[in-house]
Amino acid sequence: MSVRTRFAPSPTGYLHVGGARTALFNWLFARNLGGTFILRVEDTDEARNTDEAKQAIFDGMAWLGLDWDEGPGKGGDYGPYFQSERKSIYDTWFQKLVDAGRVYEDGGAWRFRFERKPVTMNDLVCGEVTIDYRDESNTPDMVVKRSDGSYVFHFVNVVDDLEMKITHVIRGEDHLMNTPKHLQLIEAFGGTAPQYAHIPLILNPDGSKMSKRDAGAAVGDYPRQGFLPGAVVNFIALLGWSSKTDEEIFTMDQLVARFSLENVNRAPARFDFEKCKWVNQQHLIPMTVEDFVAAAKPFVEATGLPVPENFGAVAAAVKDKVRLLEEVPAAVDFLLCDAFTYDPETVEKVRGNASAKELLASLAAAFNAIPEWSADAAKSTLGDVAKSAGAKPGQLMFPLRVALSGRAHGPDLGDILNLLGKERCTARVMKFVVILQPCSGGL
RNA sequence: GACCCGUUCGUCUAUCGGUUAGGACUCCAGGUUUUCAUCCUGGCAAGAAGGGUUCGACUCCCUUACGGGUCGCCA
Repeated sequence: MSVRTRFAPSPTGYLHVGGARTALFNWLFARNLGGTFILRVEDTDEARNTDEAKQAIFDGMAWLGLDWDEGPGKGGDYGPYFQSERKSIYDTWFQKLVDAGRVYEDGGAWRFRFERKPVTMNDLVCGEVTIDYRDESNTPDMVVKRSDGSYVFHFVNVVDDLEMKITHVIRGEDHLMNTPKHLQLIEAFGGTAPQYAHIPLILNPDGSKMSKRDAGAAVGDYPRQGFLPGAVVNFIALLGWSSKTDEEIFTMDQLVARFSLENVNRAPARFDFEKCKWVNQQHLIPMTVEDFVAAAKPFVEATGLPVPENFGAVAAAVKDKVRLLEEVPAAVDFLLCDAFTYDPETVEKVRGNASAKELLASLAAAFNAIPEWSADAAKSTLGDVAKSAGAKPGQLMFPLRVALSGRAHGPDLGDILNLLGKERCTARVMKFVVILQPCSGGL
């Protein structure tokens, strides 16, 4: 029997990382076993559903690379895949409950009568869990059909899982206590229950529940910050799942090959944004220069910085130095225009070097005299200037970096020299000599 | 409050009775790089607490504490 999993979001807000990870685990599980992954939109709450939210789910799934085999836009043998279009199916199943005498009217709504007995589930992650339904105070009979004739989540969710022949339900731990309700319904229908796997929730760094407003919660924010989809998938997979090895950077294909529910743990995980960024960098590094440049370009354009002919070379110079694509503009701005700022602390550091100003002054003159500019020529000139002053070349390289870029960190000095060219380098060194004047006050 | 799940470095985690409790992020130090970063090496840092069971417990059991979840005509 082939595996069938589903992701069943309700379009009432933006797709958040918790939901994305639920979708991911269902997707990985199905792909790992050659099964079928289904997307079903649970849009029964008309008051809260929005088209934007629906689109956010589709967009988010597409961005993450989680394609579905059956569902909206795809079709399938068990449609429709929007619950709002399945009313007649639900009516049929509801009638079974009526015929079996398992529902009774209460204030216009219909309640499902639970069997008063202990219900045990065998969760693939949580193990054997028993809830005692003899305790009615804790488990009142649930409404399955509202007084307005619409059906509630528990009912439609169970009916659809049965109708769609779902074999494995992988969902957030917040549904663990709902499972006995679902099991009771399935039993009343005479159906076969799918296997359940309840995965731990994702928490904020401070341990509180992550909700839509929290940093990092909305999947839609990730592209804008310059995360790669593969990196986000990789990181959220690590929240609650482990390969049981020392490796933690994986491509989609590797995750598919390694995923199993046995390696999902039960404790909730906190979201560590720092590590998420690091994972992103690990995915940025193996990119080709062409891909990186193409990915970085929109971020630079968005800031209004000029994007010259040699932008590819500029972006390539910072390829392995940024964690997010969003960092690229600030990392290359001094290569794209002359109006960049000098970091006061770094300038102060250079000022502390007594001979720096003099050496840079000589260097500016020497640069200007270079007949054929190249990074090598410039470096060799730098070596000569340093040597004639009795200094080591290394002592001049940091001041030169600051003169050219205004900061302590950045691309390789050779790249900077090449990218900037003779005129700009000379001019910037001269300007920086002036900035170094103790009384100039001009930063 | 009742019920359920959980608890290893600050964070993500490995360990399925016997380990100097391992790895990763972060941070710090040193090395490489004539510069920055990468990289390499090293360092800081953990079994919530108390009882059992056992020759031996992070691992099994109980209690307590703490955290999370659920108790809707929301999903």
